[in-house]
Amino acid sequence: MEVEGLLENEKRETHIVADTGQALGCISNEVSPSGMPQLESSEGLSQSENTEADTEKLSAYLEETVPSGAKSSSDDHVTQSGRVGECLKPLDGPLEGGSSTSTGCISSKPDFSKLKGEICLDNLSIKELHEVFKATFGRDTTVKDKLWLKRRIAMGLTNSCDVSATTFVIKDNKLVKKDNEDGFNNVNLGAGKEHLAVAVEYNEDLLNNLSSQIDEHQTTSEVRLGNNVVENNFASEDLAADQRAAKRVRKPTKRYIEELSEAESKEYSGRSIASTKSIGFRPLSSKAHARPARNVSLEGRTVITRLDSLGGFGIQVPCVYRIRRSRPRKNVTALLKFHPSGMGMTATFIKKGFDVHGSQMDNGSMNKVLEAKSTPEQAPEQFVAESKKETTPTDMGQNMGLKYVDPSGDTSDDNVVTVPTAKGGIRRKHHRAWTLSEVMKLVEGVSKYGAGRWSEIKRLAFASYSYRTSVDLKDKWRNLLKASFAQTPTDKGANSRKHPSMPIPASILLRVRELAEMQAQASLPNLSTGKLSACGGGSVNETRPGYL
DNA sequence: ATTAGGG
DNA sequence: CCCTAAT
Repeated sequence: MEVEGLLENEKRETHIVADTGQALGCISNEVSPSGMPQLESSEGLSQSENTEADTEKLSAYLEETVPSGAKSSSDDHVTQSGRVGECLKPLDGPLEGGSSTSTGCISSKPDFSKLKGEICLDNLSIKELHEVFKATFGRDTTVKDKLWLKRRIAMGLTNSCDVSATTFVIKDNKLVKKDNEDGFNNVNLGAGKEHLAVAVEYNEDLLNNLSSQIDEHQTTSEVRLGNNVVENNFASEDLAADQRAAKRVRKPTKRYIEELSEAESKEYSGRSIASTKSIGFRPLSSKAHARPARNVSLEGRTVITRLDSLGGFGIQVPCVYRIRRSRPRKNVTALLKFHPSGMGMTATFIKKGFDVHGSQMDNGSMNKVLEAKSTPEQAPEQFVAESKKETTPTDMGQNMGLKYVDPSGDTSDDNVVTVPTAKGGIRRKHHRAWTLSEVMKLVEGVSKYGAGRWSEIKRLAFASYSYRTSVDLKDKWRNLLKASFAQTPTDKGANSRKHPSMPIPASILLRVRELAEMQAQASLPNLSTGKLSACGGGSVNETRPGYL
């Protein structure tokens, strides 16, 4: 009963929500809590959802926001990215700092309780679900979606259980508060998270078929909130932390090590490639074992590239020392040139980069500095392009007609790894996750211009993305094809709970397969008659089967 | 410079 | 994603 009052309070008083945001360290509370009429993007969205779980209003709001967000000026992007930076920074701190406590909490018994919640709920009717809902959250719900109810209740329970160590216990599907005094903050946090996550999720359920547009938003919020929206949204922070750590310390691919050691061995002494290989292997595996204990505080990438750092085994793993065979690194001069003028304008981005990486930079790699400077180089161009382009009609109908703000547009430098080379060469290894919008653009481009005309596609459909070379497009397409064909036949087995990093956009995969088949069919006859049609010399389209 | 493929 | 061979 007390909980009831508490939740009610929490719902009405927005500043408490704001408090939650701070506690989470990620929810932006820059938007005015009350009005939020023309919010720029998902931040405001999250907030609104957090404040009121009024789904109807929400969906309407979404529909309005989407287009307005899409045509937002470059100015918008700037502020947005700035905010992201601020958002990321606090996230990192508390996460790692508090990991010890929360981890303990998690490991205690989340799985069990969640399981219990689901099992119980499965047998209930909608009506009963409603009751449970009311008992759980202290208010009625008009939602008739059974699945949603179950999810939400389950989440409520698990969330509460999340803080149960200090605040709640669960009895007979009801929440019972154990002690309030010192757990107050936790209560709010849990409740807030729950509302927010649920709101977002339900929203997603509702508008799911609005397709990628929404998905995009969903993903965005998800990222910003630290994965709150994921199915098992309890323990999300820790998961995120873990994943991040894992990502950070991910060792270079086996192949790279092999390759590199091979190269080096060739260079130094033409013999015993095999032995070098095996040597290169050993430390790696042992490192992998030793990792978990100590990795957290280290910046993996930087460390990995150093000779001495691999566990102090005395064995030198020749990670990177290798002469660059091609591409003399044209950028360097361009960088220097760009720096003075661009700095002022792009200071925000740089700042973000520095803030995030922060102290890690001090271990002296000049390369890192260079990189940080170099990054914004593409940023302004990007934005300008983005604001003025985007006239592509995309009458493909369905889901692709919508416009969107690409969240990755402002994610300028998240995953750049610099690999210093002995001879002063610097090699950057990018990894940018493909966003839904990018994938969609790619698909659309392929459908328009045909697979294979990557440069065309890049020029026309990917004008705004300065990264993503035509090769990238090709690769991505290849992967998409693989995915689209691999996924469909095995809907059961592959559906197993483990999709940590793959947000399968089913609709897109379908499109991909369609296109693939079309291309295949188009290209086969084309091959047989190819010479003829080529001789005919169609001036415009040539032999390409690119049309729909 | 672009593409296709392999890794 | 990177690298290369082939156009």
